[in-house]
Amino acid sequence: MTNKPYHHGNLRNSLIEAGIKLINQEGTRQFSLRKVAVLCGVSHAAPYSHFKNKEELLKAMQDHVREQLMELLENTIQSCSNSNSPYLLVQMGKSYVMFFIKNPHYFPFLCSQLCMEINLSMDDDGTKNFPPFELFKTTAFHVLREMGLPEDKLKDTIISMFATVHGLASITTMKNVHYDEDWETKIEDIIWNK
Amino acid sequence: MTNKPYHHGNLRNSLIEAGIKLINQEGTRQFSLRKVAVLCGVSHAAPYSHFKNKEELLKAMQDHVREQLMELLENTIQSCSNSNSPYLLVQMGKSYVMFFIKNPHYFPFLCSQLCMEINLSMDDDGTKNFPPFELFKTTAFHVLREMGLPEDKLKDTIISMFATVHGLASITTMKNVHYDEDWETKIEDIIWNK
DNA sequence: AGGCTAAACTTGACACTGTAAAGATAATCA
DNA sequence: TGATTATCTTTACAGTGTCAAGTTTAGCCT
Repeated sequence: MTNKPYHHGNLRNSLIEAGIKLINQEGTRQFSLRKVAVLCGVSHAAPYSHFKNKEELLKAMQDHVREQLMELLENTIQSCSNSNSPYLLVQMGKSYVMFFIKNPHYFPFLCSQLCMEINLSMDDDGTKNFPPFELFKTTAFHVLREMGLPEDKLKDTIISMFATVHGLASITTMKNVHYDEDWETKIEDIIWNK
Repeated sequence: MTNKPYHHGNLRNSLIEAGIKLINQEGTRQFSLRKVAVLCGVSHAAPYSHFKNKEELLKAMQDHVREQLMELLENTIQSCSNSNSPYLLVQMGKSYVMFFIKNPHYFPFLCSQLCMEINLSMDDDGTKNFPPFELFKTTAFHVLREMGLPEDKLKDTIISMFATVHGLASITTMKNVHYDEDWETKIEDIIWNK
């Protein structure tokens, strides 16, 4: 019927989107290059015109998802009236956790120890760092200083706060967890509890 | 030379041990049934005499590693003089994190969202639960009550504490993290910071 | 002791994976 | 227009999980 053109036209982006959709539906484990190719109506080797290998496509997909998360966190900062209040940090934490609760497969996909790089050393050297953590770190530095937290406690406090939020995301995206309660406020309580 | 007997004799356990060694050296991604079979000097289909499929072997391996972690946590409880002190919880947290720092590949392997079941609902129903969390929960309930923490804050506090420790394990087992500092005491500080 | 049964293992096959090489098509640019 | 080059297809191969059928042997029963 529809005479498919030989050239797809927008294959690179299509592969990224189809790949993410696949992760969302079947999880990281079920992901395969050939499935994604089929989803895009293209031969199994076509992806190699746009990505060096499977790993490179996965990285591009992670970039895309990570950017969504970054947008969410930046919006959270924007829409917070008082940018010096500790309330902002709680809101960022809530956004972070809710992002993964809404798409549980994103967590192991985006935060797999294999590829994730995180820099806890607080010095702002040029070391590559997980952007959401970098953003949280910068914001928290500002907020906590304004609150009058002693300088020598800043670093540990920030790591501790991020660990709590990140761990909460890890735990709430597991198998047996059910979201029958009002998680939005629940998460807020748990983070405040610090 | 050495005429291998047709029957391995202890294949089930050998597969589990060889599998764990493989995870430790090459990571979860590189794990394969056939590699483990070769490591045990046995044909590629031999594992199917002892495990229904790959997934079942992985589960048995996880059981084994999880038991190691449980032993460590139980020892930590035993060797703590004052079993009512919040210091005990910090020590448990430290043991938890150090366990994974010493074997980074264990974290994604043992805590992969795919198979891990965790029950945050605090009610002691018969629901399957991640044993290390169950142990931490029980201990923390006791300790925090003794400390006089109000009853309605117990649940959130325990989840928050475990999230911090678990998140810290997640973060410290990532790619770019270097352990040039004295992590043993560092981790202690971060947990105390709560 | 001798033989039967069932467990433990091997062999061979199949479908599915990632990836490389070589060829086909079509868009772009001189 | 014609050549170049990016994009896609086809074919091929090694590695994977899994199953079915055959082989070996341990252990039990009479």
